[in-house]
Amino acid sequence: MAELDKFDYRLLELLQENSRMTGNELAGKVGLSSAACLRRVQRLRETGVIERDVAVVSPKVFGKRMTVIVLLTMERDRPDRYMLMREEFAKMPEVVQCHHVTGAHDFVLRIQVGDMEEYSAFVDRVFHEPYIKRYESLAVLGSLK
Amino acid sequence: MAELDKFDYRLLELLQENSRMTGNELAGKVGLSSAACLRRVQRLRETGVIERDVAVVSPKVFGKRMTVIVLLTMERDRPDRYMLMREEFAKMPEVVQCHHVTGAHDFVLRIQVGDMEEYSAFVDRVFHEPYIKRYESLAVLGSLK
DNA sequence: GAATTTTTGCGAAAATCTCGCACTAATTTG
DNA sequence: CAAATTAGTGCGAGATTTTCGCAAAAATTC
Repeated sequence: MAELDKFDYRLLELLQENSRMTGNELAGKVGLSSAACLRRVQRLRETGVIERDVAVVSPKVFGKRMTVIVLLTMERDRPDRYMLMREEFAKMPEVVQCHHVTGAHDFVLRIQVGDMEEYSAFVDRVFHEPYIKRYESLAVLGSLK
Repeated sequence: MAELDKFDYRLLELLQENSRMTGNELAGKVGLSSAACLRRVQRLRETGVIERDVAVVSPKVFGKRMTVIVLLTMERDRPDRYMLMREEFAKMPEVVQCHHVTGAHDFVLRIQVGDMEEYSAFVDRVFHEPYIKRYESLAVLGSLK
């Protein structure tokens, strides 16, 4: 993809906020015609600048009421496990996000489950492995954004 | 909102993956007519089950290359600060996510910045406050999802 | 099991997006 | 620095998609 100009950045800003804006709405805020906006957005999608569009579903209503952040530390002698772990995590529906980080911990996970019981089962199933040294669970009381 | 049935759940599943699916595409996967699907989706939006639709922009191309997770601990004697902090965080573009958690820390933040310099400036500006006791920065090496 | 309410599919109308075209602005080339 | 090329624009027609009214079917209530 070539360079992004100020129009592209403005469009990205707007679409990150609300991807259902129409061409006319975009035009009004960006200062280009509807067609020009949509053409640019189309290009942003084709070139991968916009990776995808997703609906943000309220976890409350959806039934996944509980969010837990987990700080995961692995045994130092098993770096080969990292890639495997990541692939495993990617498959688990409870794992909404997974960051591989520097510092005292190795992974930061965001977990969505229905309740404590479900979380407990998840922990038993996933974290009680020999190559996992330690995990710290932080229950989320409330979130922004 | 009343109860969600299996059709609603299927629609949510699909739209969480790709919110740009047309009525016909949804119909094919869900087993209802295009109109019925779109009506249901419309209702899911109106009732807040679908909170919003967003474009996922590649952080690389967008120029925000660096993600940092911050574990924030506040002074125990300033619980009044919590709400204020949350509101402040909500306004900061660098703060992509903010969770208020239990445990040794109070907040887990996800920060998106261009580079270390920008992050450093952010830290200076935001975290050097008397009511912030401690912060731990975890640079993200890689992420899934 | 009849009455009521909700949801469906169909299809027309409205809204939105896509694309060709002629034109303008910006960039490259000689 | 002007000519030539390229990239991007607005307009508007055509295609696609969504919205909505309606009658029928399904589900719920009494």
